Amino acid sequence: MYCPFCGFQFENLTKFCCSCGKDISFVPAKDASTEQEHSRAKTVVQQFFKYREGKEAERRMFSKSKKKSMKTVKISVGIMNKQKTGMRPIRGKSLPLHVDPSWSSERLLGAAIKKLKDFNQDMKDVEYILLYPDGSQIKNIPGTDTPFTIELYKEAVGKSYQRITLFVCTLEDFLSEYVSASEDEEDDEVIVRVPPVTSPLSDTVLWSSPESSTPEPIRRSPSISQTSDVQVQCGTESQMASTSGEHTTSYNIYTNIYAPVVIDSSSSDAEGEELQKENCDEPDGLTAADVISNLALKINKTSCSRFNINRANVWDGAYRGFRRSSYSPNSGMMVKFSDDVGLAEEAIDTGGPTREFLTLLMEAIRTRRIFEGKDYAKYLTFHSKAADENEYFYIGRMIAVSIVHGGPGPCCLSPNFFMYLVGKDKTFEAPIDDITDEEIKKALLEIKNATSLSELRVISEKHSSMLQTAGCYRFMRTLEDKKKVVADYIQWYFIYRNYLSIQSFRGSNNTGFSKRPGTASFTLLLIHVLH
DNA sequence: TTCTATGGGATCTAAAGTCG
DNA sequence: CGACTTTAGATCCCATAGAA
Repeated sequence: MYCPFCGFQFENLTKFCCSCGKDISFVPAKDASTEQEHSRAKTVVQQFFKYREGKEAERRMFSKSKKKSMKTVKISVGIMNKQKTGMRPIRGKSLPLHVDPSWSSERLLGAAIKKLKDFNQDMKDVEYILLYPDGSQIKNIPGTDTPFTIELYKEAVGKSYQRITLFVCTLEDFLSEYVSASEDEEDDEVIVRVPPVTSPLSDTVLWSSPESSTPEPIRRSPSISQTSDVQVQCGTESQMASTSGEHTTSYNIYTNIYAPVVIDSSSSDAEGEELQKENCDEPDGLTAADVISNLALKINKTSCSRFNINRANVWDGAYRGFRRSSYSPNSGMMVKFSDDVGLAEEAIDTGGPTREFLTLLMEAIRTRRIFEGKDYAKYLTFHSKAADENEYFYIGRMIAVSIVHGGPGPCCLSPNFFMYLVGKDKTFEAPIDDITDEEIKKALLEIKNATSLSELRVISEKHSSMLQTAGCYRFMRTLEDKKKVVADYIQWYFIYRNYLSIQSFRGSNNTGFSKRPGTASFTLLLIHVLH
């Protein structure tokens, strides 16, 4: 005899199958008549199918009800505390937590604390805050102004719910971690993971003493219970943006944020007109204003890169700041100036010092060794020391950061060169006059001014080594060839000769800002700001 | 040594798409 | 419109690397 469920063969009829454990009391005895056996077997099969249908229906019912009622997912929550190396998870304290994907950070925090308190008797009865794995407080989706929900966070990090781990830590630990980071004056720049304090009414407020280096609103900002209160009182940039966002365009948000900036008094009027004109020409519908506002909105207000700048050597301080591995172009900037003897200026950066720093930095960049040429028609040139120190890359990055953070551009590059640099012009042209080497300039002028083919050939022969170096020495068939030779040489002189420098400079603009919408549009933006 | 994070494969489920 | 197929997402399990 066989079990109708699992097929296990058994000799003695029992009430339950010894293989699958199911009720088989309905299975007829072996010694029944053939006819009876046949009909009963039929019944058994019918019962089996009935049973299977019932199970199937049950399974479907379960799935449907699960879909409606069990709209929960499982994530992990752990505990962080302050250690020497910063905020670190406590090992062995992570617990799974069933949550609704639409929960906000406040609701999630409540559930996480309850779960952790249930399983950990040593949980203090104090105020906790919710943290991302990097130790920053959970309020918005990182890099955006979108309020946190588990669902959005899951999409942003691209992990499954099961792989998401969030942490709680005591408010005390979080604040002490921030204060110690702020007081760490050994390093010029630290990452501060709380919103920089800004006042909607003033650009610059007094820089408080080291003893009270944490401004009062920052102390309160991580408080969950006071979150909404803080938002009203502090009026951070992002909040300003979000509150005014309902009735303004993103560009208006940007201009509101950075309204006080004066890029270049001599060119700002013309720039505005050009900006408008160019906006209409933007082929993909995305204006430069949109691009810059999009980029500005991507700046992470919850983390700041701090720069200590000596006014006597702005370049040096900036260069060290941008070289740090911890520096991110997407972070906000907090600048603190000091004078020649190292005395700090008593001002907290809420925008004004940053813009002043960026203006001074752009002035410093104009005189760097990687540029050559006239004041407003400079070109990139190769400098081995600068290349060794990756100066091309960092200067490119500084320019991009300056523009996005509301500062000026260097306003010194040749228009032709810049159009080529940003990919607007595929071919490059420049006047011979821009060449700084007097001998080369003289030679090219001789070629250009040749009046006959024979004279051109003689001059070409005379400067053959120079032309061969640039790969444009050729046999002159007509007098018109002189234009081609001059153009080729200029292209080599400004572009191909400095190709690596240009690539490095360009590379900085491509990597400075992550997830930037449209490099082409960004280059258009650069054109606006630099000219 | 233990714990945690992560990658990859297998499996299941729901939603979307296709077809008669 | 219903049956069937395809696809994406979620989950489980195992192996592995790295941190504490």
